[in-house]
Amino acid sequence: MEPKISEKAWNPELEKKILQQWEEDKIYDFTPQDDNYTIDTPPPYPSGRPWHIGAAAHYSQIDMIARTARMAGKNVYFPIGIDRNGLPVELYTEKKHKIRMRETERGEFLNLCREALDDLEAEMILIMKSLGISGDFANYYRTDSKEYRALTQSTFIELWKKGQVYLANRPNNYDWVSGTTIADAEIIYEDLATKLVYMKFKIKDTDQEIIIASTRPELLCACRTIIVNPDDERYSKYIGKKIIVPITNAEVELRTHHSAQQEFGSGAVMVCSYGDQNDVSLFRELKLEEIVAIGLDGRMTEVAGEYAGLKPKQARTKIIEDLETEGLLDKVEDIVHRTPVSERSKTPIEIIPMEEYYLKQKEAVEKIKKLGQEITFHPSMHKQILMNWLDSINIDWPISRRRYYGTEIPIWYCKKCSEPHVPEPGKYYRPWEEKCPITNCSKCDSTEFVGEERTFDTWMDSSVSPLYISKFKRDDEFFKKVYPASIRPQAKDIVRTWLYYTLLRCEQLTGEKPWSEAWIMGYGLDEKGMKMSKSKGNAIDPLPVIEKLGADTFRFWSASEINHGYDFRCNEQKIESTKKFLSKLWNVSRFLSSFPVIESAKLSASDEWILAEVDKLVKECKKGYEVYNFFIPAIAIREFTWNVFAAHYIEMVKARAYGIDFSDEERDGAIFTLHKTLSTILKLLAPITPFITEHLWKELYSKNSIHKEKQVESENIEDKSNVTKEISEFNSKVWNEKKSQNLSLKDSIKIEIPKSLEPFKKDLKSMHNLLD
RNA sequence: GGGCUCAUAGUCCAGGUCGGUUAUGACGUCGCCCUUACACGGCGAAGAUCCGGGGUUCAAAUCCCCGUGGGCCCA
Repeated sequence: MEPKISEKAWNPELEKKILQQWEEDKIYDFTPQDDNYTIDTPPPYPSGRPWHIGAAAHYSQIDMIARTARMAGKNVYFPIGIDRNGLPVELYTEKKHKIRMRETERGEFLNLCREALDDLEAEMILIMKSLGISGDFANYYRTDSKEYRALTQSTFIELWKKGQVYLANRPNNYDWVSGTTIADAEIIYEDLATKLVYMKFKIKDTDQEIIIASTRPELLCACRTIIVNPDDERYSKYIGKKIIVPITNAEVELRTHHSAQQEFGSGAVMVCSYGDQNDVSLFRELKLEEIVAIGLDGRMTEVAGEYAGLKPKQARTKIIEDLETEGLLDKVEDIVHRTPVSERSKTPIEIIPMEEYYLKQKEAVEKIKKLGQEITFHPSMHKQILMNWLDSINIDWPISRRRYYGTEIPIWYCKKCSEPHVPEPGKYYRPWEEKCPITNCSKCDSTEFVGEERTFDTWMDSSVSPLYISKFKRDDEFFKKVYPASIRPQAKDIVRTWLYYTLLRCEQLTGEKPWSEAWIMGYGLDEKGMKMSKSKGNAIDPLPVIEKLGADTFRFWSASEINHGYDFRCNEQKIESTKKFLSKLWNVSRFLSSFPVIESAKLSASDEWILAEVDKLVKECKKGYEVYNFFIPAIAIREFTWNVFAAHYIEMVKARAYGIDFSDEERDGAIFTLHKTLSTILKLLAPITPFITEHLWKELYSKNSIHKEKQVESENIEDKSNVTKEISEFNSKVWNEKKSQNLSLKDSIKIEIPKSLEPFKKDLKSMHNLLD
């Protein structure tokens, strides 16, 4: 009997053909019905956000969600998008062409960015496709398309009209390298080496002095007060006294405030506009008048006197020298300081008062909390990330950015009276180069306007993804059918940004939650357990791995190694060793391909036993698939296929299946059961390894795709795992006995079969060549 | 400083809700074996004071408390 499958091992090259077939047959096409399963797929950012092996694993798993849902009988809408707005591509373009954004004509710069994105996007699509992602590539969207940006702008205009947007001059986080304001969510903290400078401040009309330690001596010119802790007895005699600021000789008052820590430095703290967030709140609380010491160019302003024009770091060095010369320097310590830096440019941020647009969010916190409670999180523990973030929100969301490659803020200002005007929603506007669509100023009737030059924070775009994919305001019928979406899969690190902002915006615009489930994945870590990222240089490129080992191997690794929601370590060798399981599956199938597929048969005890084990496996897999945790089915299927089905059952029934010394009826029972078991394994595995299961399915069972099949349901067969244990113990006993007697496995031996295994006697005898 | 989370063989990981055999499986290592699906295999072996300390209990990897260390997030 020749096996129908002749090749000895799974060849990943076959994946390309299968992919092509899927595309030709359009098997993943979506037509909206009354009930749909919509996935709010994260649109990856080409180049900027890390697109490494962890991300590839992430998208593989998102695809498993889609396939699981499809096999559960759902009508799955799995859109694919590419996120193309934002700073990373601007930095990339500046570097690639050795140009500066602000010194390049805006239109030209945007074109260069677009070209760069096109290249990077092509590679990204290639990776996603070769991973076997079953998304809607034919209609993939871009967040910088006219349609998408028109949506971002329309939603802004709507919120503007509702009074949710306002302009305010506030201390802002400013990234002077990128030349833009950034949101709190875009700040990360890094331990940086710096100098803690102890300075001598004279007390007015006395010859006494106090020591004040600061990491920002260059802000002396912006110092407005000195605070000490009310419990700090060292300074109680100076409270209310005037203190002379060194270098500037300005006079400030010494007062008490609980935020001054007695242990830090000398216990006395200078409050300047603005050294850190604490300064900001103190200025507000004590109603101090701010002094702008650092300008938008990241350099000291004229208030810094002779230090004007220097960068803060240069000014700091010079001031330390000058303090020393004038004998006002006590000492300098080298310390490591937790410094807020821009997540994108990695430079320490400055806090500078600027006029920016804000979207109201503070008053929405309670509503969003409630909405969050209604959403099922997988795993549930990650809901806490959202709740913690909601608790820490204390300012509105600054949404304007002084950048080019983003969605333009659709506002024109009257040249005469500066009144802002927003156009009608529905179109994509570019105020920096287009004429104002409004003819007369509503306030002064003037006809001349000037366009806003700023763009939106990219989360303004990303946060409407559920609205874009559901064709909000573009196709009402479609929208009604697919919104709210079913699930938002995403990574853990952007819960406080993407997930939160989406909740906020969709609630503001639709009054509804954007999805009913959120599926949160952990980070890809390197072999040492550190978070993988491009900037750290520890990222592994997924493409060579996939090309070498095939997508299924990679996907099975991702399912079997990543317990859902937890961080996972990536190791190339580990991925490679996963391939063995696919080989095993292949060879089991190859063996079975020697036998015809039988519709029904009379079953023997062994057959009933393995089918009970199969049923147990079906139940176990269902447990995992129900919560989209692929770790559970992957481990269970591997364990069953390898260590139960192949190791024991197949060995037991091999002779029977060949019909050697067995009746036709007995033979058919074995063949039927072998195929029933394998076809079940293939279906259970289909969402995880779609290629090999498709290939084997078509070779053995059907002309039609396995991905059109419904998932196997449990038949509620009684658990027989105690039999499994006895069988494997008996088999081990025989193997060990033969070994100790130096017998070959095919040699005959005399070993008593235990009473409990009596029903399996004939199979066991033929398996081990047992003598009576 | 606060929060989330983790700690089990050389490596990765299961078990933990609901305490109870000999602590699961994989990778790796070492031995033996070509046995008509598979040497990308089979069989077997070695390898774990379940992070430390205390408590509850007849019984703790599991529950409680206190530490220590890692990762991530926030201030």
